[in-house]
Amino acid sequence: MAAPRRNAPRPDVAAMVVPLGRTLMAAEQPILDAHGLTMWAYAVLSYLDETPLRTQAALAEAIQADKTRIIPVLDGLESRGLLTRRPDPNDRRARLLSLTSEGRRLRDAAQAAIQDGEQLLLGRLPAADREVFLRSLRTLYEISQER
Amino acid sequence: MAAPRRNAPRPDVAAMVVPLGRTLMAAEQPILDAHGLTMWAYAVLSYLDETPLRTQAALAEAIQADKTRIIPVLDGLESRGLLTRRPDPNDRRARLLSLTSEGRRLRDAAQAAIQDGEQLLLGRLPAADREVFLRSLRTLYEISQER
DNA sequence: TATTGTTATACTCTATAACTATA
DNA sequence: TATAGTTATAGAGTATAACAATA
Repeated sequence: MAAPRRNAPRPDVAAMVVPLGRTLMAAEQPILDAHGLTMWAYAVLSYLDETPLRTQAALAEAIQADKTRIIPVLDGLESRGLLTRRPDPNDRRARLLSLTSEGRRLRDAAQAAIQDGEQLLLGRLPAADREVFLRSLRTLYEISQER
Repeated sequence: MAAPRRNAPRPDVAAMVVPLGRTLMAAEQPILDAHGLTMWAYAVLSYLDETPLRTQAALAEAIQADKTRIIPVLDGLESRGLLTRRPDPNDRRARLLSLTSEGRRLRDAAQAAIQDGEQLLLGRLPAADREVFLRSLRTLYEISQER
């Protein structure tokens, strides 16, 4: 991670990806604030869609959060009517999670604003490179999330 | 950040970059351990080269660390003979930092191992895409570090 | 006895503020 | 008085372990 050494032959990929990620997150922050969402709340809304998810543990794993960490997040989102949390009738230990239509609307609005912001950065790349970059990034991201 | 929603049109760039960065850092960890380096220590070694840097504050800013945070890191590296820290004769408040040859050797060894590891991931991309990806990443990284 | 969700607690990491030494 | 470096402390964020409910 961190800045590559001056005159280095090539910086480590991690040393470019991690700071870039930090910058992107910092740019997201005011947008999330404007929508009344924390980063973790946005991560939850971004992962859920109208299909109910069977357990909170599965959600936590999917967004790479500790299961205990998302509980206050879910509490907040539920109390604002952005998602519902109800016991699974077939296994009352588990909680079925689903977004409300209002939750979906908020997520879509936040995501649109965030992607608009990202476009400012991506727009600095030539169109052809941008395509390849996004496709490659998606590939590497998916590989990195395997397991 | 975090995992993109299932069936999302396109995931946010941040939602791919941040988890990818996390995975890369996790992959680096055992390599750093094997070289007796923490992440911050590696960041310091990676940034410094034989040219002395005029202040610790400049180093901290360059690697995006708080100036107070790197002090124990510098203490450790100095006591191991990997860098030297001497008062600037022209302004004895400042400390001139420079890598020792041993520090440079350790940094080079760690960097080679890390880049070998990264190559495993990058190798999954077609060669042409890989070139464009690395070039674009570097561009975006540099833009993101401006200011 | 194992699993889901929850709560309480401890730990790590990071930043803030106060101090020293130089200028 | 301002700046570089340092130290001590407080705060945020995170994980660990113990608990209640259900299977």
